[in-house]
Amino acid sequence: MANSDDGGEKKPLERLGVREIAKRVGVAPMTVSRVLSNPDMVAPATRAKVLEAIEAAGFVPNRLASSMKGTGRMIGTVVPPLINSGIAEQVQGMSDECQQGGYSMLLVQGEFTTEAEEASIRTLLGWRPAGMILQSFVQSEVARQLLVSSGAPVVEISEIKGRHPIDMVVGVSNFETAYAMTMHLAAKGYKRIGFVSTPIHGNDRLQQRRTGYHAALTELGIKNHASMEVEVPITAAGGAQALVTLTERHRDIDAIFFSSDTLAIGAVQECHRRGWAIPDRIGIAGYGDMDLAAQLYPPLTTVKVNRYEMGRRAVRQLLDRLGGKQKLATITSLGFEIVDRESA
Amino acid sequence: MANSDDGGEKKPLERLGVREIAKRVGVAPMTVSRVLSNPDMVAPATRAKVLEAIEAAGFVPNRLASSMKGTGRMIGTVVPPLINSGIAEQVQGMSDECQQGGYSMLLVQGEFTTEAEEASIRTLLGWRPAGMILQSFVQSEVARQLLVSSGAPVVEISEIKGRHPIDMVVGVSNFETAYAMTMHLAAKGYKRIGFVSTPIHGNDRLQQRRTGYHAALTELGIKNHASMEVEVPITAAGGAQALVTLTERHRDIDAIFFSSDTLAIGAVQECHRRGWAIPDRIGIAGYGDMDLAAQLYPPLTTVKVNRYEMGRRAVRQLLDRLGGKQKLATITSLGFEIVDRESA
DNA sequence: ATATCAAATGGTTCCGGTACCATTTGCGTG
DNA sequence: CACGCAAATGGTACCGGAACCATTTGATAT
Repeated sequence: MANSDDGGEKKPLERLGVREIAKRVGVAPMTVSRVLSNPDMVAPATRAKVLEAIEAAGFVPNRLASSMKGTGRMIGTVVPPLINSGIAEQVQGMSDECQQGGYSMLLVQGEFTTEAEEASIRTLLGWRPAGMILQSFVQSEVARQLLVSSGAPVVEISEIKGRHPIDMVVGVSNFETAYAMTMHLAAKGYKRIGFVSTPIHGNDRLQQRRTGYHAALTELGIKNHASMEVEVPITAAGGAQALVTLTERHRDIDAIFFSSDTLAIGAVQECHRRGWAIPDRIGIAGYGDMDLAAQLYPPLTTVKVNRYEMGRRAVRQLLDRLGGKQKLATITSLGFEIVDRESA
Repeated sequence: MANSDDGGEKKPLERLGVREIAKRVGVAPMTVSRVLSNPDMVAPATRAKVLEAIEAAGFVPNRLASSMKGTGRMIGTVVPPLINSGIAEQVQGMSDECQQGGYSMLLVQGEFTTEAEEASIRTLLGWRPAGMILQSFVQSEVARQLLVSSGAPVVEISEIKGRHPIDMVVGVSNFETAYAMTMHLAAKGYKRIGFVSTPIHGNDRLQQRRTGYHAALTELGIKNHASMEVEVPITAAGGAQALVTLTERHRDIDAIFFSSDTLAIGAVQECHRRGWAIPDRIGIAGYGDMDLAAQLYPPLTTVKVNRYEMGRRAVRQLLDRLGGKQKLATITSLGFEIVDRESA
């Protein structure tokens, strides 16, 4: 019985395909393929035999081949560094939803330069993904062209009010969130509200947030002063620095709205170092509702955007389109929440 | 000139291949392929013409086809949820190194059950990656078999002392880190040191950390007491709870070693709520050196493991093997650092 | 019993880059 | 001038799942 092809022989994965399985069961390759993707088209008895052979052989269908025929189940995504903010949560949401939908996720890191952006898109397109999700996307014209001509559906996760989206968009209105927080602070009695953000230039989100802050002040009958605003690097140390700068400029500032929790947390630590009471000496508000915002002392008042949900929704949007459920280039605005804690 | 094939015509990406480019330039498909992967084998003049045509047509080579011929440049990875701890950093490191090496990264979320683990591995293998990186891997026998028979190199990121690795391993010795921190606390004068971790069962890392803590106590001539240890969920609230539990059990506890910064931070917040001075009333040490550990008040003494570097090294290991530079099943141990701040 | 039709299954070809081997070109040397 | 040799290039088959169409089977209707 040496070397007999007994139907259960283990071959290395490389030599195993639908043809081999088919031969062992005594059916056509096509039948095996159907068991994999349209099981209902195969008679239960046949299906059982095929599945058994697949199991016995340890056969793992080659998804590359499927993809080449346009039935691939991969979605590609370009995201900013995972280290900051809620990007990790968002990726988690995307990943979970992908997995639930039976898709795999190819992750490419995006940079903020035009060339890097183009390179990322090219890398993605090289794998002919069924769909793509782009985050913090600058939209160079070449990249744009490339994406459109690929014919694959695209979801951009970004500021809702961004210019001419490529296809679908999922995001929040940063204008509204910042407007709402500013009004919230005013409602709590603060009169002199500063604004701190990371560098705004070229960043839709931050522009919208500042605009929302301005709009709220104007509506409150408060004049905007550039000296009430600072830009610092996105670190806790930056937040601490901003607190110092603003309070030295204006001793009567009674609240500061930070465009990121990381900054706000840095500022809170700085207050501790100085022995300033929060919120009595100064009110602190953040943006993002990081895990730690709630555990901080005092707990941080902040804007909560559910990044995890944003990731999920982006993928859902894509899968709905791929499943034919949704034909239109939708724009989905997710809600947000002002989390009122004790820091302001 | 209507419908003329002028050599610069834009077709949808789906219809463009090496054959089409070859036709436009007037060379064989093989020559185009060579320009893409072995440019040196093609005469400079020919190469230039081909590149020009590629540029003009917006041709993006199909990597799926390359992969099918075994020359693919994709690495697959299974990682735990990105939301906790330093996983995000690690993924960042892997991603950066992949991109630098010209590889793409397929990201699959792993769960801790045997079935989910197997499913993740199957998903990965379906894409026939050139190599794989596995994190927090339980190693069910089936999954193991699957991986070995795939023939692709595998790097596990895990506790160094884990049982029978599949292939290569990158990680730190959790025993040594915990041992070192415990000795460090003792050297600072603490006599009664508690230990708090997330659930240990089935987790190599945490087991090793506890064992390291025990070894240090024994060496110090201190008897281990189970009542000096608690397990809590991996949240800041869990850390706060653990602090309460331990100090109620033993009023004379003077330091607690938390197996995660998240826990330690929760405990620090709890101390603030109770008005306990750190480190006078109690010393707090963490593990991980999260971004916030340094900004906390007081700054957190902790164990720093460079997760970003771990991710990079894992990929490097893989690419070295793929490039034929390294044939052996290496085990790489990364160093660590006791970051001595003010909380203990 | 025979026509009708749906369900089940088979045969073939294609997707696109590349390994393998064959062929051509160009140049230096005896 | 013929030969040898290397560089450059071409032709073809292949990886493996799936679309497409053809064919067979079995059950129901008339």
